[in-house]
Amino acid sequence: MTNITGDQALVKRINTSIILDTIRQQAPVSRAKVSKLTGLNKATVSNLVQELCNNHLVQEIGPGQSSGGRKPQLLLFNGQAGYAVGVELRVKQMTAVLTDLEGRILAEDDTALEEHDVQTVTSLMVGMIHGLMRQAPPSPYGIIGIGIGVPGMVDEDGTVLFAPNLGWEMVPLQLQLENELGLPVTIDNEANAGAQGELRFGAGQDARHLLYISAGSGIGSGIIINGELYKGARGYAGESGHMSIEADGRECTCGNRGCWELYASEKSYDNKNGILPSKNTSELVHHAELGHQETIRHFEELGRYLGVGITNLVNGFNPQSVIIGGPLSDARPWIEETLQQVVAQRTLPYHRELMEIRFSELGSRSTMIGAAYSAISQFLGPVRVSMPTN
Amino acid sequence: MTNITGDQALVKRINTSIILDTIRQQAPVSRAKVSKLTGLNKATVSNLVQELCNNHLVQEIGPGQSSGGRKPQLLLFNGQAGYAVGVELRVKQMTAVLTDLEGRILAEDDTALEEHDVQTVTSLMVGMIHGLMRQAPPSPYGIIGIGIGVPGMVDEDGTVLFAPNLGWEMVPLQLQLENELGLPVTIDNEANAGAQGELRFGAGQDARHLLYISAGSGIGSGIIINGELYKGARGYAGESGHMSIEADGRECTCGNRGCWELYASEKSYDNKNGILPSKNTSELVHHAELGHQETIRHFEELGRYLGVGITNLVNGFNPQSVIIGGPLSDARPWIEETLQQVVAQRTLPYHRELMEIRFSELGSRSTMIGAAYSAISQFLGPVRVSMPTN
DNA sequence: ATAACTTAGTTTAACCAATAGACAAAGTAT
DNA sequence: ATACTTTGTCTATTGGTTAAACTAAGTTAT
Repeated sequence: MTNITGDQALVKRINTSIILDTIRQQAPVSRAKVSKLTGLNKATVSNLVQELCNNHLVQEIGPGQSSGGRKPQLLLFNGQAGYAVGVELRVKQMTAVLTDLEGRILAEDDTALEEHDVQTVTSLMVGMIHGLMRQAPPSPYGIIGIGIGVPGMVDEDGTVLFAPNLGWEMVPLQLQLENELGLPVTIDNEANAGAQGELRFGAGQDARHLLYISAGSGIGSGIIINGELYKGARGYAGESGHMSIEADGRECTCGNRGCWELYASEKSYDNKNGILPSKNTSELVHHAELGHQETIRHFEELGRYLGVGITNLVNGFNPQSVIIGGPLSDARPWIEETLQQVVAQRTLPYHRELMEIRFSELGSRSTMIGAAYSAISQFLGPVRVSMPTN
Repeated sequence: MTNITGDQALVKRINTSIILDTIRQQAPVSRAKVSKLTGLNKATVSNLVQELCNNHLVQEIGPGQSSGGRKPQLLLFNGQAGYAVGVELRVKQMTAVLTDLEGRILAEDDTALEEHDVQTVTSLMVGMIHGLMRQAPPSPYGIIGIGIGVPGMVDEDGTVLFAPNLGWEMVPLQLQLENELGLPVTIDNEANAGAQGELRFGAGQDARHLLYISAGSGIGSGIIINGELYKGARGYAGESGHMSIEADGRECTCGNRGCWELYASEKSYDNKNGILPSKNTSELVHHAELGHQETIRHFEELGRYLGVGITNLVNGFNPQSVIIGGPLSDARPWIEETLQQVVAQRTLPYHRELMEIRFSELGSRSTMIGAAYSAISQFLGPVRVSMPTN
């Protein structure tokens, strides 16, 4: 219960954060306009912008158009003040990006994964990270941190509690990587990182409450509430794939029955032995492109089940938008129609208003970019003040 | 995007709020201990406590035990500085309480409802409120506000958008009552108010992330995240009763199929024509007490379905505790065992750890008390500062 | 071209909340 | 009686925001 107390340093952090956010979102923008947008005094803005410039986080790029008086000096957020590395650990592959502070990708790398023992994976990972770090241009802050997205549950300390597809249990990944790299490391669940990626740099940039559905070998969800990732009491929120949509349906390995991901993820391929020509989504997409009827029918059914689960989440959460990502989003042409139909039919009318279902804009990169953003976010240190109205 | 900016007034509000919360929770407590608990300087605590005393929100109740030095002057939150009225509007009944600022009930009133037209209901409500207001003892602030819990969806402006069981649509209840009463009025969904009641004064007082399930004629849920009610993008979050647990199950009036509340609320009685001796929960409870086998079997099945839905919510939300309230909680002796069994079997193991399922402590009063708390909360004006770590 | 007006950004002095540290008050332990 | 503890207040200082005056640099009307 150690609350943050108020003092002048906190005030300064809050206002600096507000100003930096405003410049990031409205750039290019003048001090005067920042003052009007934020309600902060012109002098306050001038002083804090001065400091941000000294810290290389903001740059003046010269005068803009006059609107009947002195020309404004335009400000930009300096996305090149430092760089971050974002990694996505998948079952058969590991991918990573080098990004600037605005999430722009400068370099990319990937490698196949055959073994999953912790030692092999982490040393491979450290190698990739070092490789990307070397490609970062010179900058005031250099590499500011590393973010990792993993297919499993992660607790607050960055320990991977359980990642069934990797066979991992209780792996203190953050601690280990921080020791080896000497840099701040953040570990996130794959869907949570993806949600962050789409929220900040993809399809969800205007949403306060957002649901990201990552459909692949299972289904995970990332829940954004009030512009921030909701992690739950112990960090395990978002295991929506194990929501039962058939109370007495098939048994799932998790102990539940009729889990959503048995019907609406790649796990659904397992029941179609002999009917489907493959158990691999990209191969199936290829078959669908060639007009293979059974495959197309299966994707449509999968879209219907996706819609059933999304309806449940929308009715409970009332998000502003739902973003669908993960490998299965490649099958969009065949799943989208039934999905949208089911949601339109089944969702409560008031929830449907102003709610949008979109597909990922960052595609297969959303998790990496979101992981990088976790590191960036920690570096920039956001502060928010809320005055609940209830 | 009008953010709250930082200045000294904000600092003072934050610290005052922290101190008042500390006194409320730890009372009786000395200034010195508040200083230690909060990390605030002794002088700061002294000054702000002085102001709180002047505002009648805190009282000094004399010296406590010495622990080897000067005796501490003990402080109490003055729950009698003002009073609030909380109302629960049900389909066949309206109930209301007069509470002090600590949620203690001073007076209670209820009346049967036969008609549901807005005029009749509001004038009846205003009458009840006035009756309770007259019973409030003299106090520095008098009646500080009114809270109402209604069985339907409410938007941010306190307009009841849709309350099917009352036949209401787009009723600007808050506006209307504020005009008639000349006092601040807050309107909340019944389950949301219940969640607040249990969180502040009932079974959920130590939880940051909490799920309140109100099971009665339907199922509603109240979602508490970070100690605050989550209302969703437009205020409609928590319609969990319309989560499908049978993808191709019975049609629901909402447009969905297999909705949870068809199986786990009083709506389940409708499919048991001729088997159940009644369609009224309190009568059925009576039959069960007398050993009526069909009724007992039905409650057990209902408990099982409650467990199925709760499992879904727990897997997605990872709350610290789940609290079950509403009329159906009267059937606890027959539903609890199957419910707990199902949840224990089906929930993901990590979610289950440290998670508790409890029944309402405030019983049929949780909504009223929670509604009153909404008014109290607005009066005391909480402020929270968060520094997300992601 | 010149005066009047606008807009951008800085400087100045005032204000005010938190803080450290000294201090007063009131107890206990030896 | 003396030394020590703990509680709470007082005082001077620090450091942030702010309003208002001011400087800088443009546009518009006559």
